[in-house]
Amino acid sequence: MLDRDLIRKQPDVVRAGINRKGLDSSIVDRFLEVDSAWRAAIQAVETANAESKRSSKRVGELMAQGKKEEAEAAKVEIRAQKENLAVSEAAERELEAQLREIELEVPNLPHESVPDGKTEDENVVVRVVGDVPGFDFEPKAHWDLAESLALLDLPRGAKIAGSGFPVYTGFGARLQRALFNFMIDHQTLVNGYHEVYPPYLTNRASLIGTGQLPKFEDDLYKTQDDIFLIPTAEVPITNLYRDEILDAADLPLRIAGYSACFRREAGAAGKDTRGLQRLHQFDKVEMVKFCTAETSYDELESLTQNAEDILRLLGLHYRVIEICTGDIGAKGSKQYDVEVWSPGVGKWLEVSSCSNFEAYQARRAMIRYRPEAGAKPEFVHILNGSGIAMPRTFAAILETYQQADGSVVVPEVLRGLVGTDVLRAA
RNA sequence: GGAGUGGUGUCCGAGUGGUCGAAGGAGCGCGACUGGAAAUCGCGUAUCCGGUGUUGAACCGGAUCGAGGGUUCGAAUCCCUCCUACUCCGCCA
Repeated sequence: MLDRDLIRKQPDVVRAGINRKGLDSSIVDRFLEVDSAWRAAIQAVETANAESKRSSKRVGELMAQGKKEEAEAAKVEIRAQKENLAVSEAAERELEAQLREIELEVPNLPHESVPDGKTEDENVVVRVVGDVPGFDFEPKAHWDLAESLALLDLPRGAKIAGSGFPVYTGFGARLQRALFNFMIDHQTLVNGYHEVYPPYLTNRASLIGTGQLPKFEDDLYKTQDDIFLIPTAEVPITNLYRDEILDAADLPLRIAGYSACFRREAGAAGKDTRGLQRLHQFDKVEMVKFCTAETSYDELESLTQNAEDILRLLGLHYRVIEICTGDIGAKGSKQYDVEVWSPGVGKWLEVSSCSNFEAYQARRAMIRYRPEAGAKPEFVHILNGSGIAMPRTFAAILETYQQADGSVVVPEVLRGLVGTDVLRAA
């Protein structure tokens, strides 16, 4: 959601930003049209309402003075006023609902530093880090390694739940558990995030707050109680402070949490579905920051570094991509993706997406802070990033640390938690 | 899941249809008293939306007593639905 005043006063700026993202800016004109109608309507309602309130007060006075007949006459008059009021109220409500609907769909504007581009092909590689893993044999894909080492049971996952619901078994389950312990410990104990463990289902208001709704309902798993399985812990964590005014002294707030994530992604089947590349259920540590406008771009840089830490410490080869305007999506102002190199699959796999939403989510979720006592509350800037997504990291570990005999060396930082140095076939 | 009780301003707490944005208290701010402080006394202390206007002074209008709907000329107060907290019972991990 953008500042209404910005759209009213500088519609060209808004249009230009939306156009840079390659999205349809005609929504600005729809907004302006409905907005001016709504403002006229609310004026009419408030004037009529003030009038009938005054009249009602008079009834009270007349009754108190015992002038019953005059009071009755006034009542009749008020009834007529009320009928008119009801009509203009209905019109106003309808316009307000329309305005809200449009407002929720107006995309966020890209930050000026975001590179222009139409598709992901124009994303910019910011840095490539770590050694390219070299092999004197043909590296295998993680699905083959996981099968021979009995780390995953994908067929049984498909049987009990469906395709895209992996079962981790034995040392696979243990490696998974080691990974998320390592990640959450690093982000909280080393990088100073406050740890939370969130609910896995949230209500509509929360999903509107972070921007998944109303647009992407088809991508979510929904329950009969109108609450939804979370697609990311971004939703519960960001909404922790929905409708709240934060203390300026507490900013920036940095929060991290581990959760399972559920993505229906209707229509996404068919591409990159092999192994652990694209799943309906996966695990992830998520980092969320609430800060002021002054620091949010610095916070984005450190957020990305925090995500990178995990890959660096695991000794994996990765790169950081700056997402171009055409690929950034509706919500973000600026976004970096972190991709790990998967030598067996021969691809870069996205394991983190770090975004600054500026005040876009804060406006939707009404999350503000008071710059100083007595001052008007301002919207915070909100950022989030994965720190990091588990399955693709799991895949990259197997593929990067595989040996000619099919065994996999456990990265040093995980050995204590996994309980072995090398994963071998039984 | 069943039965019951509650949800009021920063906090505590009164208020069962009429001038209530809401008594009283605490806290906080300003002032008086004091050498200074405490105590005491006086005054002031919500948020949001729209408009005029300024550029973030002021003024006008509106909304807000968990949320939404209803009854009524008029609702914090009556009715309905929902959310939520607590107590008891049942069930479960």
